[in-house]
Amino acid sequence: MNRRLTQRGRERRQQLMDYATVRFAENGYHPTSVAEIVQGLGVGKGVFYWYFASKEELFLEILRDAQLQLRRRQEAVIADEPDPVCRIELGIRASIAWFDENRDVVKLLQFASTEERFAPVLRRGQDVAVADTARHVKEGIVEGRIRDLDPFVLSHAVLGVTGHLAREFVHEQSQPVDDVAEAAVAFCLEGLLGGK
Amino acid sequence: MNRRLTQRGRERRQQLMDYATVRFAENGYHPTSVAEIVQGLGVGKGVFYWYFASKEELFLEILRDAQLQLRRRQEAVIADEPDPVCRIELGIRASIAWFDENRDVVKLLQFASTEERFAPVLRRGQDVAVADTARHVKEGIVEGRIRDLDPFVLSHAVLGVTGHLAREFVHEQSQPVDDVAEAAVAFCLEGLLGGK
DNA sequence: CGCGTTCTTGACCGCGCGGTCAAGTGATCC
DNA sequence: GGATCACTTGACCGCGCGGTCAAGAACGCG
Repeated sequence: MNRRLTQRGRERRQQLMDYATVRFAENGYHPTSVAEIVQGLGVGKGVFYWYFASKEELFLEILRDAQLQLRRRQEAVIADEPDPVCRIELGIRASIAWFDENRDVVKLLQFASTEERFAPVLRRGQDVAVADTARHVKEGIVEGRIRDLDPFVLSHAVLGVTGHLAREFVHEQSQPVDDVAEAAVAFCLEGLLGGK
Repeated sequence: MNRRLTQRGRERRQQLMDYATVRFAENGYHPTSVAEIVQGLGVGKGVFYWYFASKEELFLEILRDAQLQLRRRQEAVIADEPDPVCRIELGIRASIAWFDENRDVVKLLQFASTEERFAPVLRRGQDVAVADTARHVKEGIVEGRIRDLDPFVLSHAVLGVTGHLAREFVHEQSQPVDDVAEAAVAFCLEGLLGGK
């Protein structure tokens, strides 16, 4: 489905992706039909299949897009911070901010990880994110500032805390993003017992 | 669907739930048809609708069952441990062990949380689990052994770490349960920086 | 304007879904 | 034996799905 698109075309395509994201998040991927999507946009069914080869491909496109965005966001924030521990902290904050601004997409990512068909796409993205974090963790360990445990385990732990707290307190309970980010950072850095 | 069931009937019912769990986990809830389930068991379609009012109700039944099991498991392990921090630790270990033994169900719980229709059932279960952990956390705070942060936030953080590490290292990477549990406990108690 | 390309329409297709039900089978109890 | 109840069968139903396509509209460029 590599069509040459005009500006107008690119906008339609984006419109489809945006609207589908909302419906998928609200209703679930499978229960949302292609007919529903095009009707919601007030266009014919052919429009959908002009821009996407299938419903599945549209979904994959949404997933790829989302992961790219998140990654860019993190890189931008972290770029000129030399201290590894601060990098980790900034990464956590950036992630939670992005989760806040992209609730629908977060839901889709979560769903995708439960279907064999979509999981592989996610894995690549997650592996990259983990490898990134792990790099900073390693530096921190070398500097003797982070506990000498497996960097990948620690990275995943950070990821787990961040994702779960964002979903629970930002999405479900609508608490202030900054407070949640603060709590996530506090827990990741010093756990239940740590700190003075 | 409150039928009076004989022993034979109860076994069939369980058989349906078990097999459906496997198929749902492997294939996804929506993509798995009722026809597929009954064919896999070599029985007629009527059998399914004798025991369950609908595909959705079967799924809800599976979810309820799973949550009940997990809760029982945790309670059994924790019952006669007086120390709150040890209780938290035992809870983490019990959860990871259960996640290990019930991979399929874990997948279903994760999927369920992404569908508006199933999420409510999960929330109740999760709220109970969190409230439980929060009780121990509060005790720990009172004793001055746990940092004075919001107990619910801390509980959710523990939940997030536990779930994520179990999925990643036990389910995906098939690492030894005990090692993963050890890492989860280490991270939850002392975070990235903590330790001596 | 004319012509090629990009985009849009919506009726249509075949399929497989969730769910139904009349008919039948097999235990169990009196 | 026969009545009752628990269970099983599988053909069947209507529907709405993902996807197709012949036809045409709108755009853009010379």
